[in-house]
Amino acid sequence: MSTRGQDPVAATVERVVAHLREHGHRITMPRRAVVDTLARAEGHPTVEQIAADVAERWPGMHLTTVYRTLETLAELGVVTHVHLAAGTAYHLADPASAGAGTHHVHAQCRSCRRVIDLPDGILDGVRRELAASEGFALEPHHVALSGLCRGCAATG
Amino acid sequence: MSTRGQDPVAATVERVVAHLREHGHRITMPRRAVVDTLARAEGHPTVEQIAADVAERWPGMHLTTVYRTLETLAELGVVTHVHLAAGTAYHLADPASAGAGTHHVHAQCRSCRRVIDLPDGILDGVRRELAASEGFALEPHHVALSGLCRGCAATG
DNA sequence: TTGCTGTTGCGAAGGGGTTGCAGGAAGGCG
DNA sequence: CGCCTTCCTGCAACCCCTTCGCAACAGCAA
Repeated sequence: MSTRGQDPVAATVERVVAHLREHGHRITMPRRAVVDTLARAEGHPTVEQIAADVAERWPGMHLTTVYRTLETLAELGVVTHVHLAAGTAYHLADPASAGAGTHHVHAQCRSCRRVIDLPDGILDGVRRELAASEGFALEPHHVALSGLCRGCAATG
Repeated sequence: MSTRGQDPVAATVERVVAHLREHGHRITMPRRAVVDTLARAEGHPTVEQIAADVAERWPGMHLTTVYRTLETLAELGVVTHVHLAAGTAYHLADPASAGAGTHHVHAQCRSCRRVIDLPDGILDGVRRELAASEGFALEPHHVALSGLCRGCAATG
């Protein structure tokens, strides 16, 4: 609660807002709301979860608006998405990489649906192998790997 | 066209039919139709493609039936599916593995949507690594990897 | 051949996401 | 400061894919 570094969420929102403005987009409350929610979010919320979260603080905001806002933010590279076995999850792009595309790799538990982040280089070996043998340019961050997390593997 | 090895498609259909019968399921024309289509299919058709293909030879077959048939075949382990970035693809399980679960790994080109098969062990290293570091039990065959195939990587 | 029971076809409903349109607000400009 | 243009939002209808309920049909065993 000191002066510097105060409220990282607000700082993130301002950063994104500035980015929007620079690219000729208008700053509206719904957009702030979505960015704010993403900045606060832990993990990788789906559109549905984002909308629910937004609705708690800014009631009346329409689901359509969430979709369109995410689309706009994605075009700017501010937001990244991952395809899960069911649905798509969104999260703010790594601030440091600001458009450089330093995403991380994701894995999703098919039982509890939780998403975990993996070190970025974990698929490097496979990527090289695929490039050499198949000429396939793997994009490791676009789709989540599937499996069972520690907890679910133990229980189930 | 000799006596032995004649029409591998028919042979596959008969094998699956026998499997169905063994498990107390009835042999119907729609089921033969779906299996036949899958046996003929190159690649990894979606429900839509399967239905279209079936409709050409057995007009009047309802889409619902395709879904239900695939579901039945999947329960028997005769059919496997992969989640793609958009949609789900079905294919006959590896005959040799007949229920043993020896699936292969898939990768999908995000540009041309083609699916390519990869050697089963290509993710073994990653699987071991994830198991050790995260306790995550990777299931390599359940979701397709994403990237660009040789052709699209060159063109685009 | 007869009868039981699993399957099919159909219509309708459900869920998720997208699109078109008219009103409303952001922000540039006078 | 206030107007005006343009973009954005809210709403509702729509579309696509999948599943469900029900009545009729057809395997297959006896």
